[in-house]
Amino acid sequence: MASEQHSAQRRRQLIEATIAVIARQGLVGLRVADVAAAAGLSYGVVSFYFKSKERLLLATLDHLAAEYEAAAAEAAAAAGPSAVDQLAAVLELDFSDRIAAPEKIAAWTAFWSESRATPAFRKRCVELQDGFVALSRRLLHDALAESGRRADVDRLAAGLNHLVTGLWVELQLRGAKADREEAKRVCRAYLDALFPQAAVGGSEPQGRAAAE
Amino acid sequence: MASEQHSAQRRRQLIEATIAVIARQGLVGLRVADVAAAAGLSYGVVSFYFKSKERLLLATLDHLAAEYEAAAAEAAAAAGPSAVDQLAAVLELDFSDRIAAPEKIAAWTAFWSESRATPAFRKRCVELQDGFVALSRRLLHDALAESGRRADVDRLAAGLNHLVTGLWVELQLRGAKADREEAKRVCRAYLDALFPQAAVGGSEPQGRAAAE
Amino acid sequence: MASEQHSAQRRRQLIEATIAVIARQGLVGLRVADVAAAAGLSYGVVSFYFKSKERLLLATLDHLAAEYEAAAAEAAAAAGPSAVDQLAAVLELDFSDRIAAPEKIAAWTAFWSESRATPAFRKRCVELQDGFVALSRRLLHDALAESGRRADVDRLAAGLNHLVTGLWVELQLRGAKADREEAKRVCRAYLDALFPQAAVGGSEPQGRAAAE
Amino acid sequence: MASEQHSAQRRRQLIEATIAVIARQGLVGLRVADVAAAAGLSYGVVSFYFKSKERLLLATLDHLAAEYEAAAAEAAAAAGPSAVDQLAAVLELDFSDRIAAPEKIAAWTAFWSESRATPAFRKRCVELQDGFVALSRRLLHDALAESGRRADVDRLAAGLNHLVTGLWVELQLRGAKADREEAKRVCRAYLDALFPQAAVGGSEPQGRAAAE
DNA sequence: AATGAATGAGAATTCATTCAT
DNA sequence: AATGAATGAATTCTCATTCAT
Repeated sequence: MASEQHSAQRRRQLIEATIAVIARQGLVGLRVADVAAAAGLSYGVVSFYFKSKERLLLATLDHLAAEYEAAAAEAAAAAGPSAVDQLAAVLELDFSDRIAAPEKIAAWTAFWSESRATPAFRKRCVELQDGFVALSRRLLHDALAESGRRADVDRLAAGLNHLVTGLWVELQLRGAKADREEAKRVCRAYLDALFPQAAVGGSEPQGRAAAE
Repeated sequence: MASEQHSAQRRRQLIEATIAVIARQGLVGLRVADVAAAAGLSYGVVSFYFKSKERLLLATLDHLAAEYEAAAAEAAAAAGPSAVDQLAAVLELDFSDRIAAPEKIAAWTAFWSESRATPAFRKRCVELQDGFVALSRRLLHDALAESGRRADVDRLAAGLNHLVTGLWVELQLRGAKADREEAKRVCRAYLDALFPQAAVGGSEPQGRAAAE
Repeated sequence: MASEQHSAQRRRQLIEATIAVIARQGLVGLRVADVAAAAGLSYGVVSFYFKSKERLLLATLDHLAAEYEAAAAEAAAAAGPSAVDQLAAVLELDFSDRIAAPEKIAAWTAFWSESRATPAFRKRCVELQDGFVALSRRLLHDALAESGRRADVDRLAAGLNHLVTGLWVELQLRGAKADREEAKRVCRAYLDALFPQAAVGGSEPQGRAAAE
Repeated sequence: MASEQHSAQRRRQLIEATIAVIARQGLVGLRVADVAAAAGLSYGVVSFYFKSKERLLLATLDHLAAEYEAAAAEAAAAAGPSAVDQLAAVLELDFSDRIAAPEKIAAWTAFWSESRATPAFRKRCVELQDGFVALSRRLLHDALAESGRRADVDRLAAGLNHLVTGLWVELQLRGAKADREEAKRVCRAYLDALFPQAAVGGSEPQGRAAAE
């Protein structure tokens, strides 16, 4: 039915507005009225589609997580059979316009910070993390096998994940000043240290490159 | 004067209560009344000492940042002349009981997430970051010189910082106390990849060690 | 649109309640909750329509001033061409049920007394005063011309205005409703002294008539 | 005992500070802490000497009223036997630096406006009014007798009193811009209209004199 | 489905009063 | 006598939720 599409469209509109408002006002400063205004919708729609503020936030987190999961699976699949290439593709995604837009990063950090107080937030965040860690562990394991090296795969995979997380926090803190290209280079420097012979991510000239 | 000490003591009491309440309820759920109750003080003291909730939070952030700065300088100084040792000492600190207590990490992630909405938060967070990056850049530079290696120091230093940040987010999400040891190992794996010949942080047996 | 009318109606309801509460509790004792209760409305409507207590008070003052200005213009126009008659009509208005109701006088004295502390109050009070002085100056000038007398018009006009103001303070202090007739007589005695031959306001028997 | 003098001195200090704070912040905005600060005294003294805010205000009103009564009696006595002279002396007093200082006028208007809500205020204000009306009625009666005229003494006396009151409100509204000398002239114009042959208050050139 | 006015519980803030020193 | 920290009731303001249209 058309109304189902319409409903999904309204929900997405409100979720995007929620992300935008979190970015602008913080989760502390988020008010339902602002979300409605940012979505260009009337006050009552929010409770109509989401029943309560809490559920709106949960739906927002779930939307972000599902989006990431789908995009990562797709990026890996599209990168071909090489584990190194797939690793590079996921990193590319992690700092892409679509996934690492400033508003989305702001929303992520907000959900992380409220995770202790809101078990439902924590659950979804941990779930995503777990999937991501499993993916990068597998890719890293295969990539090391490809390059014939032995290493502490689990910790290097964890390290890679947390490096990305830390870079997102950095992007959150620096705002427009920090750039996502530099973030990718930091990740590549990490991987280059592991795979000295094989340039990961390719497009970057090797050796010293001016920082910042 | 004794009353000045007393005042400082009260302020510290309230700041510690603020951190505890953020950890328990999140910054979104923090109410001044809870802070007062957690500190075992009456409602009015909060506005008496901090005038407003906003200033209480700012003072809390500043307290955390100043504490970190002092502790890092002290840890580096106490570690002797070797840059590698100093690097190890700072990492030890980064995941110590004192600095990386779950409550404090909860507070840090909260401040990061509100940084876009509250410029004063951002300012202090960036300030701290800058100092930390400068320190680890210097140490990493010296450490690489000691070990006779060349590398992209700036990015590796940035990587180390962001890795720590990411691990803090991980600690926030997972919560368990035991994780801090594993977090140190992840950092050491990162450094080991850079300084293969010199075991950094020493106490850990090299090679495979099952994670989790 | 009907809702605009409805909104205007709600605002008027709240303004009238404000005046009633000032009369009963003083401006010092005025609480927003009392205003809402007096209007038979819920607490939230007040901030809904006026945003803050301060603006509610400002709107109240403005309502009173605008009401006076309109009534005075109307009264003068209705009194015919004679300046003496117009003067009498305005004085009649100044002590009429509509304009000089005890609640309104209470509100006026409250606004006067807060004028130093609240520039917006002062501004509107002075504005009204200026208009009233200009009107009575003109009427008095014409009236004296009609009766062929010369006098210090400006000061007599100022005196007439301030006499009215002082009588309002008297009404505020004494409170009884009946006093308003006596107040008119005091004004007429003032005018009679200026226009001995032409009884101003007419209805009162001339000569000694002990009040009280 | 010296301490009694000291106590009276402290009370006076606080009362004067109260008047100053009313003038600056209005009665609505008066806080005990500000009074203490304005008096250069500590917070606790206020409750020490006056027990409560309410009593402080009452004492302030009583102080002003007593001061006026004493000054009026003294001024009349000093003016010699002529009723017209005494009338002039009292008017002079009514706009003198000592009695009609802007701060004191601000306090008076505040007390008038709160009179309906605070019976103790009303009582003292009415008491003072009554005394003043009685005095001016007597003086006006005698003055008319001296000048051989007949008139509606009670209403003219009431008018004179209310004229003064209205002029005080005017001084309150205009602040520094309105001047007390002009106020005296307005009163004299009023009296001149009553006693055309005898210049009252003397020092002013008769006839047209530019206002403002 | 959509609107947005109305409600009122909740939280921050203010400030008179108290009281230990 | 004097101080000023501490208290907590009272008040304003905010805003999620409800509901009549």
